[in-house]
Amino acid sequence: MNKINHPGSSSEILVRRLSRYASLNQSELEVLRAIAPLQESLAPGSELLAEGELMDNSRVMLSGWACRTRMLADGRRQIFEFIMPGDLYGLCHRPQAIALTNTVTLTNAVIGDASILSDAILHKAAKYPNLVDACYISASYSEAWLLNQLLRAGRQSAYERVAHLILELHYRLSLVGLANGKSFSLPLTQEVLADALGLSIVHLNRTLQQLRREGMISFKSSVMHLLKPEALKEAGDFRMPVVTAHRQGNAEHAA
Amino acid sequence: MNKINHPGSSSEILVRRLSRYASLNQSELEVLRAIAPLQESLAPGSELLAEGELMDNSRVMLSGWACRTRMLADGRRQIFEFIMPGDLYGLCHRPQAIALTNTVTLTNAVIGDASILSDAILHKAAKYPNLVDACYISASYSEAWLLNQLLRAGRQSAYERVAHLILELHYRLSLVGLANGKSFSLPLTQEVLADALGLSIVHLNRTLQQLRREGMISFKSSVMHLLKPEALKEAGDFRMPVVTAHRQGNAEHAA
DNA sequence: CGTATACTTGACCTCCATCAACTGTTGTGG
DNA sequence: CCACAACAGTTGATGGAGGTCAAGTATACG
Repeated sequence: MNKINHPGSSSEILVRRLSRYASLNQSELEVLRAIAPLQESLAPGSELLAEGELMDNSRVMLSGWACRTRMLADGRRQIFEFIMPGDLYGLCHRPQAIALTNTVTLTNAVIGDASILSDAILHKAAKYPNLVDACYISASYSEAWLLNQLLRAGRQSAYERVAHLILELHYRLSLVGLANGKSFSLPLTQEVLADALGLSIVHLNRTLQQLRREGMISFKSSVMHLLKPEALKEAGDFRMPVVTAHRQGNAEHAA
Repeated sequence: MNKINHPGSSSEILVRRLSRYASLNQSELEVLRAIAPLQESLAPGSELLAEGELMDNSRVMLSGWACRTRMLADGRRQIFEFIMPGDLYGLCHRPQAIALTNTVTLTNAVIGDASILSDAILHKAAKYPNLVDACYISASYSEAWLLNQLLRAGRQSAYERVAHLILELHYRLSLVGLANGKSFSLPLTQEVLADALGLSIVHLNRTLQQLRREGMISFKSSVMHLLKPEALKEAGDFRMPVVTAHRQGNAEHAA
């Protein structure tokens, strides 16, 4: 069923992503293309990084989804951030940094070893200026998604949150070319979506039903379709983040 | 009333803070001590940085409080992060970065121009290694506070949120020596606290009442007192963040 | 003093959580 | 190829946490 794993497990996705942020030269592209998958494929629920663990090597998500998460003592879980194909994680600009959250796969996932990349930007920054730029811009986007999460959880209703998140995911996927126009593959369970949005599973389900009933979305067998993108944008008060003054990544955001 | 402004408007607070994170040498201390207040004092509600604005110079909060915030179209406001004395803001490790949130003062505030510092760590990193370290650790803490905000808003009850936030603020202030044992100055209105916690003013008020009734805290004329820190910690499920493998800043956290 | 702002309290109601049962849907092994 | 777990999604009933509206009381400030 999961077609994601098929053509997508190469580092091309990273190339596509970082090229959005800065125009990379030949030697920079070579660095990215040297990134290889670490192993066949990880099962859902695999721990990529544990809270409290030293972050001593950086990785790329080549295919599949993961998330950064933390649990309360009684088992309630908050998902902080989704990690999707093309996303970097575990890359910190300082030695001895410790992971503040757990990072766990949500689907089958192929991980790439990005230590070549982190090496390049941390120790050979002068040689790879655009790569450095692109990685920083990537980090800025991460912060933007985190802020969006907080805005949703803190100040939006369930209905608004869901609309807002759907648009954000669509936008992020379109940045790496993983959105087909107004639809995209969203291989997450409702439980996961609920934990990201700070809602109960039941109420998330009802909210999705409502959006379907109103003809805003269709969401079946892991494919999300935006039927009324403009109305969704209105309902969720979604705005695309602007993180840098130069070369904004313009996603294919048709009306 | 606000004693904060009196002895505290020098860059000593930054020295105290960054020294927690790394042991600074003489020339590094000199950099910090060269930081001077920008102007007399800003009034509450002054905009320090606007969303969408280029972040071209870094600043330090020398005295007073500010916050990073964003508003929804209909006026609902979410406060993402508090900026308290000794905190850096507007410092980004890349040129052309754009602010993702508004930054606004919440009290009278004295700001220091930290461009000497950002210059040192961005362009003369080799000469100021511990300063670089300390600033990165500082940034890691910022992320930790942001994650805490999200955990609270997403998965905790009002009662838990308030307890958790109070402990976090106490911890942060004790890191810069602004906590007197179990009490600290908290010059924020309930509206501000509510906007940070994703609660209504009325409900925040009732929750504070409850904590008072139970003898957990006292909070009067901007002074917060932790009467039962252990019980609060239990109620809010608060844990101190661990962001680096070396030289953790150990706050004076007596039982 | 008087006015604006912050805080407090009561009444009411709604949004969302919880509990529980039921219905697909996947995937596995007989 | 079917049986049956195991899991994901759906639906109903119910209650409670927290929002909203409104009015009141402190507190600060000019």
